[in-house]
Amino acid sequence: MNDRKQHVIKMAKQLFIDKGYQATSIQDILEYSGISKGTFYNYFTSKNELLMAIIKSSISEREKSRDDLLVGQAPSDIETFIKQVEFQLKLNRNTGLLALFEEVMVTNDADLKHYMERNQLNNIRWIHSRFLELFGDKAQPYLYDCAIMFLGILRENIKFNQITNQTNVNISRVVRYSVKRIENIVKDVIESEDQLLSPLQLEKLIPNMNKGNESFHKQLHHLIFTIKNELNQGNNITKQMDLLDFIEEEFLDSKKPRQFLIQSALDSLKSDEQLEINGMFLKLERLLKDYFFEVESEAMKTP
Amino acid sequence: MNDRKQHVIKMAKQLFIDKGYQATSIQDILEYSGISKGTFYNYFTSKNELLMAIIKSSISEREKSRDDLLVGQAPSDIETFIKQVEFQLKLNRNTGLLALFEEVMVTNDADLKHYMERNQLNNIRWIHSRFLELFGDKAQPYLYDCAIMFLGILRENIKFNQITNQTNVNISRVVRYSVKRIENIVKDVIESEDQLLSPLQLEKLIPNMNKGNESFHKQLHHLIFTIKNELNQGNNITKQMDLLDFIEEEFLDSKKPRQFLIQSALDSLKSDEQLEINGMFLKLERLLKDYFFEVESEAMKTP
DNA sequence: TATTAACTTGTACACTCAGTACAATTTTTT
DNA sequence: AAAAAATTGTACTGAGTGTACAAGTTAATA
Repeated sequence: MNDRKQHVIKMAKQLFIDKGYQATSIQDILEYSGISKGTFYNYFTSKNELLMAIIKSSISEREKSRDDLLVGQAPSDIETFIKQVEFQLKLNRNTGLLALFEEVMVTNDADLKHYMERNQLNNIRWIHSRFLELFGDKAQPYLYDCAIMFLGILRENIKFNQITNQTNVNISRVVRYSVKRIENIVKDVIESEDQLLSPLQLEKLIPNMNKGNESFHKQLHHLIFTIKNELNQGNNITKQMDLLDFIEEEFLDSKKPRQFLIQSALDSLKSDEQLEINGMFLKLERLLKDYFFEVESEAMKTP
Repeated sequence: MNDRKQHVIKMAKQLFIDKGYQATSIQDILEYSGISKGTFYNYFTSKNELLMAIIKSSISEREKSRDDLLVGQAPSDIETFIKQVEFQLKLNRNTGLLALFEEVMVTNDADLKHYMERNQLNNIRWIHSRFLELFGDKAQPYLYDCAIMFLGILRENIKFNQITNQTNVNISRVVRYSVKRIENIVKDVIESEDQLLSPLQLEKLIPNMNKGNESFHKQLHHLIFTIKNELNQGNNITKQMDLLDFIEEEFLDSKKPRQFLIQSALDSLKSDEQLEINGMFLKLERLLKDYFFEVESEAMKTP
C-alpha cells in the first residue's frame, strides 16, 4: 500500500481516537494529514471506508501480537491467558481505541455493522479456543457460554472501574478478578450441566479461518447453482450465466482469486434486479466479502 | 405538559426506534407528527433535548412498573427478581428501545453522556439493593461487584442469543440462566473474600434519591463557600457574590427551588471566566443539574 | 531528455442536515 | 372584540459529505 495513504490512515486514526469518529470532519483529516480533498477521495471512497481500513489494521495488529505472546508458552497455563487478555486491553486503552470501537459498534452503516459483528464473534472464538486449552474437553459443551460471559464480566468490570477511579484503572487486577470468577462459573456449569447456547449454533456463525476450506466452496457452488436455476426462468440470461460461471471457476482454479474481477462481475450482476428477488444475490455478495475478509486478515498476520 | 408536545414526543420516539437517532432528521419528525419547524423549536431547543425527554420518560416509566412488580411480594424471593428483570428486558426489546439506548450511550454530547452514565449507575444501584435483599448482609461487601457482573453476563448473553437465533430470543431462559450463574458467583466471592470495587467508592458516585437530603445541602454549601473564597482574591465580585448567595438561599428556603432562576443565575456566573479556573463552576453546575434531575424523576414516578 | 502516464491539487458545486429569525396567520384567553 | 399566545411557513446561515474536473506536479519510460 501507498506510503502516503498509510500516512493518512495514521493521522486519521489519531484524530478519530482523540475526537471521535462523528466529531472528526473530513476537512480536519485533510488539514491534519496535509492532503487535498481530491486525493482523499482517490484513496477512499468515503469516510466510512477509511474507518474500516483503520479498524481492520488495528484489529489484525492486536490479534497478531496477542497470538505472538503464546509461542513458547504452555497453552494450558492460565497465567499466559491472563497476560494475553491484559495485553490486548492495554493496547486498546492506551491508544484510546476502545471508545472508538464502541462508537463504531452502533453505526448505521450496514457493512460496518456486519464487520464489527464478525469481529465480535471472532473474539468469542478466540476466548473459546483458549478456554478449551485451559479447561479441557470435559468443559467443552459449555465453553461458548463461558466465553460470552467472560467477555461480559470483563467489559462491565472495566467500565465501572473506569467510572469510579477515572484515572489509572488497574487492568491487571480486573483481569485476574474476572478470570477467577469465570473459573468458578466453568465448574458450576459443568456440575449443573447447564447450557444456554449450543456450540453448533454458534459455530455456524463463526467465521472459519481455514483458507481454501471445503465448506466455502460447497456454499459457493450451492449458491451459484441455485441462482442459475432461478435465472433459467427468465430470458436474456447468457451474460449472467457466464458471469456466474466465471466467478465459480475463478475460485476453483486460482489460489489467489482476483478480487477486482470478482467485484466487477458482482457489480454487473447487481444491475440485474431479478437476482434480488429472493435475496440470492445479497447472500452471494456477503459470502464473497467474507471470503476476502478472511484472506486479507490472514495475509496481515503473516508478514 | 402540553398535549401536542406529548404527541410529538411519542411520534419522535417511534421514529428513533424504527430508524435510529442519527438517521432520523428533524424534517422526518415534523412530517410524521404534523407540526412546523417553528413549533418544534418552541418545544425543544434541539434534537438532543427531545431525545433526552424521550429517554427520561421511558426510563422512569420502566422503573415505575418494575418497582410496582415488587409490591405484595417477598423481596427475598428470587422469582420476583427474575420477573422484574424479565419484565424490564421485554419492555425494552418489544419497543426496540434497547438499540436506541445503545446508540445514545456513545454520543458525543457531554450532557447526554453524563445522563446515561448516571442512569447506568442507577441500574447498578437497583440490582445491588435487590441483591442485598436476596443474598443478605453477609454478602454485602461484594454485592456491587456482583451487580456489575450480573449486568455484564445478562447483556452479553442476550446479545449473542440475538445474534444466533435472530428472532424470538427466549428472554426468560436467558435471565434464569444468568441468575443461576450470579448466585454461584456470590457464593464464590463470599468464600474467597475477593472484592474488586469497595462499596464506598461506588456509593460516592451513585445518585442519592432522598429528596431534601442532607448531603446535597452540605455539598452545595461547601462548594459555594469555596467559590466565594476563590473570588475574594479578585475584584468586581459583588454581583457574583450576590448570585451565589441567592442560589444557596433558594435551595435552603424553598421546597421547590425555581429552576429557571437558578439557571439564569448560573448563566450569569458562567459569563465570568474566573470561576472556570479551578473547575469550580463546572462542579456547581453539575451538582445542581443532578439535583433537578432527581426531583424531576421522582415527580414522574408519583403521578 | 522529452513525452507520457499517473498522481495530486484546488476549487466550485450539489445536496443534506441542524438550527435561527421573523413576519404572517390562527387559536385561545380575557 | 381586543389582546395574547401559539403556530405556521419560509428563507437563511453554516457545517458537513461527497462529486467533477481542469490545471498542475511528479514519476516512469522510451
